[in-house]
Amino acid sequence: MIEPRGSRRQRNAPTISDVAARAGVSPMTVSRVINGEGSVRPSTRERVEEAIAALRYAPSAAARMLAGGEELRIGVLHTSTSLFYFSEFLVGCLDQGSRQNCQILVEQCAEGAESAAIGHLLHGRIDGLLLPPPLGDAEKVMAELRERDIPVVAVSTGRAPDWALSVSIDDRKAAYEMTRHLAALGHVRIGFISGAANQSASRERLDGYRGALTDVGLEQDPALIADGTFSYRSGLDAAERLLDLDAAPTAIFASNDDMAAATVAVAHRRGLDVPGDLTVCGFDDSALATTVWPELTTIRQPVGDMARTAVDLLLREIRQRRAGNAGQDQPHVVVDYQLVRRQSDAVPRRRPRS
Amino acid sequence: MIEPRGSRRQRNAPTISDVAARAGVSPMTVSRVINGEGSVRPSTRERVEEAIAALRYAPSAAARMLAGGEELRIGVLHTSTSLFYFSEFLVGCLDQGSRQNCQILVEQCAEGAESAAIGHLLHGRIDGLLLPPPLGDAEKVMAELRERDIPVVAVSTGRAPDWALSVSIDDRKAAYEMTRHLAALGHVRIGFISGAANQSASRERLDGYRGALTDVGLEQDPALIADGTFSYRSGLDAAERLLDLDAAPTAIFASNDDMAAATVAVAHRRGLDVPGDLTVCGFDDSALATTVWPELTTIRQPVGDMARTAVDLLLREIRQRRAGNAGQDQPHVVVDYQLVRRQSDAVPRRRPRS
DNA sequence: GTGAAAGCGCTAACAG
DNA sequence: CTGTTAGCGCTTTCAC
Repeated sequence: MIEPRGSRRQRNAPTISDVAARAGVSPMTVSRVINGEGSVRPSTRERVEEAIAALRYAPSAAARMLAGGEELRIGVLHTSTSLFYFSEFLVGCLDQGSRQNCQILVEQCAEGAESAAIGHLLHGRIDGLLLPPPLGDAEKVMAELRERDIPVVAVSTGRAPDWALSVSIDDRKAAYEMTRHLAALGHVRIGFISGAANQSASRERLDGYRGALTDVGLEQDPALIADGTFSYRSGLDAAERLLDLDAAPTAIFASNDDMAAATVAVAHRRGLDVPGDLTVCGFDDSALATTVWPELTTIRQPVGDMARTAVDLLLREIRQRRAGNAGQDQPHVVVDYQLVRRQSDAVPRRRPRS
Repeated sequence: MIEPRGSRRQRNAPTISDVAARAGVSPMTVSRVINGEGSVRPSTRERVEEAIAALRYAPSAAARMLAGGEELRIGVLHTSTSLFYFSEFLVGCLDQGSRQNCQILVEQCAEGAESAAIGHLLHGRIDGLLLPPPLGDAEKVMAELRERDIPVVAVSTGRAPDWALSVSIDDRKAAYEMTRHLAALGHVRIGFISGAANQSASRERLDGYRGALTDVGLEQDPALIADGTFSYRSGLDAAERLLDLDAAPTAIFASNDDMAAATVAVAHRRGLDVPGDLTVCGFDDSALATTVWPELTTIRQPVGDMARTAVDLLLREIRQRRAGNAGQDQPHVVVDYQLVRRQSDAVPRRRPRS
């Protein structure tokens, strides 16, 4: 004689069966309604929806995954750099992840320890990987990933390899537009601080700057280009160099906000007013851009949206691979940037540095 | 005659049964090994672990949740402020969340729109809520949460209400220690920039500063205390005020890194060397502290660890409530801070501001 | 258009 | 210390 054991349910949340009972249909029908399948009579659907609302029913993600046989997990690998960028990125990933019912595993890695981190992530049964900068440009990392044949999307990388997916803005065009904006303001000597040499976006931005100068008919003075590495510290040095010039620029366009903020600091230290005596523009629109004073005119990368897009792209790829289909139609998506004007740019003084 | 249907498995990942078969035990034993239960003979455990390694087995989170009857979801509500802090916080939450097999829902909210955000979060079947600053001090938010009787942990709040849980450092003691450090260096006139009046941590830090001055036998000059709001902008103004004083301080202790960075900027603008002419210290050790130059001597809040602790605390509370038990033994946990010395503090000049 | 049965991978409860 | 059984909440497959 076997006594039926009691339910093991611990949560008091309503289940699909509760809804079914209340609506007077089978659980299967409820499932169909939830998933928006067409083959349900409108009147039935309505009854089910009423029941759902009344019970405040929400489907269990765990059960769906299990039953649906689709347990998606994607990894995010990042180095400690650019925390500003990363936070926005992460929020976007999570948001889209929960919407798409997929788990996000975050792995921080030190420089040089990427391989171990990748191993650790893969060990956690990752189905795909998201690479915020600067990892998408790290050749060793990319090579290893390619070897392992795992779907990867490189984000904010100027030039992603063909075999990988990518989401980015048009860095070249954005820098081009900013430079033209500066020229339109009346600036003739426009300084540029470049980014880290090992990131392809740096090159794109420099190209954009150069292209605009050419198109606008402004002189290309190599002295007006100072090398930076994207760090605040490097921005300090680069700005000093630029402002030490005999014919110093009246505007400086830095390849990111950190270096632009550093440029503002240097200008202030020299008693120059920003933007009165010197226009300073950045790139990225990170938290720093609105932290410093004056707030920076910069190029906004919609990092949160890019993250969401990256998640979607990756998920689609994973599903396609599972289904045995070929790759994506559009593996490289380019999203729109925005030039946002704040308080750090202005028309140049009539007699610069009088 | 019913033909048994084939397996519906879609993933090729190994399951607990695969491991069990390979190790020659039952799935239950494997489960015990995975969950670190003691009651398994060492030799058996070893065989199982070998099989796990060989198959590269990783348990399915979905199945565990479902079977364990525990589907935990916790929310993180945040405003747009202090992105620096938030990103570290979030990474900590996620990390612990995946370790504890619980989902994290992040909800951003504008000021004044907290109520809607809470509603949205609760609608997503949240079992508990994490509140990074400054939300833990927002009375309206806390009142609403209390009303709804949902487990809450306030993080980095100086003084959390009794009914809530909290994780924080001892802000008062940290500020006390920093101030004493400055005094020990030989500074006599130590300026202080306070934080936002509506955050309890601000008060704690001010108290710590005052207490140290008293204990060390230094004069309490109200003019040396400038009000700030934690923003960079407010730090700019406060620093100007402090340095305009006839008897200006030789050291300024700002209640957070943003304002300390602003102080450095003001000092530089006035031609003062940091730390040569002016010592500047911050609080938090956010990304900003190591972004600016010189890098800031500051109080390190282990935000990532605090987030992990907060997740654990919340989960424990949720489980206790479900089990119908009383609250936690230790609802308010205080974690250790650290005074980290970098390049922004030094012994005062013999003849200050000569 | 709707329902019944079976099973996703795991663990709680109970038995040995 | 280890195994058996049943069931978590949902969806797939097949039958009507």
